Amino acid sequence: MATLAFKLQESLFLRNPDSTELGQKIIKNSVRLIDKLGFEDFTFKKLADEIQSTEASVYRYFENKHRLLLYLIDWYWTWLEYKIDYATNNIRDPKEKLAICLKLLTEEKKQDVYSEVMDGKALQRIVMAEFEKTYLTKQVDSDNKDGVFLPYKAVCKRIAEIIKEVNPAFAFPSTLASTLILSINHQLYYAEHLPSLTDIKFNPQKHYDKLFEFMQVLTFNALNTRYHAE
Amino acid sequence: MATLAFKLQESLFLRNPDSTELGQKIIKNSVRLIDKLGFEDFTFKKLADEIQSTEASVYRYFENKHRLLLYLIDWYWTWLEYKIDYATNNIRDPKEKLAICLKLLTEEKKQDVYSEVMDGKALQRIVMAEFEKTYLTKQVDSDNKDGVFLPYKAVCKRIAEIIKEVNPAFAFPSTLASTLILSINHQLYYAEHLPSLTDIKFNPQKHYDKLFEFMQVLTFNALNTRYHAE
DNA sequence: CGTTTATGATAGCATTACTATCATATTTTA
DNA sequence: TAAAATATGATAGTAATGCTATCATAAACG
Repeated sequence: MATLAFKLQESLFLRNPDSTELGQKIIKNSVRLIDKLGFEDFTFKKLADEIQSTEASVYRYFENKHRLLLYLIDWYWTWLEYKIDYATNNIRDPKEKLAICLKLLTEEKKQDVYSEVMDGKALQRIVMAEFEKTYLTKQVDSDNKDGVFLPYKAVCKRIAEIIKEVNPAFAFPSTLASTLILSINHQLYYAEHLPSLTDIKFNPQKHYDKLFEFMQVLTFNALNTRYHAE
Repeated sequence: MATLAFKLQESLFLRNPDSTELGQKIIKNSVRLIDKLGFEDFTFKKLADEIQSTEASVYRYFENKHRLLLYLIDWYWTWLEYKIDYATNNIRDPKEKLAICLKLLTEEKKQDVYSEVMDGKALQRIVMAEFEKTYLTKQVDSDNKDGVFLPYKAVCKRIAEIIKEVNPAFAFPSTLASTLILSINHQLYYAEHLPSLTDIKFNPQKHYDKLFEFMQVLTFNALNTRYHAE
């Protein structure tokens, strides 16, 4: 078993979906269904029907659909942190590290080797459209105590640390990091659905690069420096 | 009647809440209740009980709770645009205009003269916690056709235009404007609930100013310029 | 080989998100 | 001022949602 590749917080689930076939079907198909229906219209009933199982069986894995969404979102940020670690591992120049982070954050995600179960592109769309719904709730404080936001915080922290390396005098490394990630998650959604809110034109061939360009300008200007790859 | 002060899109409601006593009670108490319960747990039944009316009566004003939330959010952005217009009206220096916008966006909202019905502080909290839920849905395109996002777009456009005045060569005025607003709406929520995501400490005496400071740094650096009020 | 464990099948229940109908009170207007 | 239009309340009903509980059975495990 264990084809989901990352070990996530125990508090996210009742039974580890990574450990069984049904669990993996739940994950794989919840990604498909949430991407298709949106989180509001997604239900355990619909998911159960889709995988020829029952509502009761799904409830044995996740307390509710909110926790299931958190599982997917946490998977995404854990994956991203892994990619950042891997790609910046032996880079010394902090500016280059920061540029690599921005690249990884803004680029189109692919079906990765890390998991046969997870559809990277669909997961990226889910993060764009649903991530903020995980913490903009009245249970945010109790969820936070359960540690369900740790993977996202880890990515922010990692980027904030690189920002500090680039400019130790900068007073807002974490604020800048979370602002960048937030904006990255929204701009392409705007490009597609609310185009007047952004200068980035919807164009899957080019918009990832445009987004990267904006983030570089914003970041390196905020830090009173430049970065140009050779 | 007409104590809600702003005329909003007809498409938002079935019956104009501004035109009747019950309508105004609906608005006033939905602000209170959504602020208290969060949008997910808010229902027309609970609202109706609160104002000693019936579910059916509330449904005569709004198609569903999503449209009611849009009404509140649109009210907020219309209010903000009005304040921006008023405050930048006879300012010539575009940098100063931009700084004024950032101030208005980041400052604590007060109970305004513009309406006896609307609680400005509660509304600001609702915008922080619920605004993104209005457009991160599968109906975003049809909602957008109904014009329900126009007030928000107007604020973005207005700020983007001032950005263009400050630096006509800047390639991302709208992207910057929407990024700023997005971040402004989130940072104080982070300060309160997910403090590791920001350098701004939760402190209602100071955090509005800290937020303003960050936004100024980010904005004027992005535009390769500075601004210092005299 | 017996026992734990996972799943399925089914039932049930309170709440949500509406829609519909009818009575009555109030306002408008002819 | 009477008739008509409109607003609200009262009540009922319905499909879907978000669960919880129970029991049977099949598979895995020791």
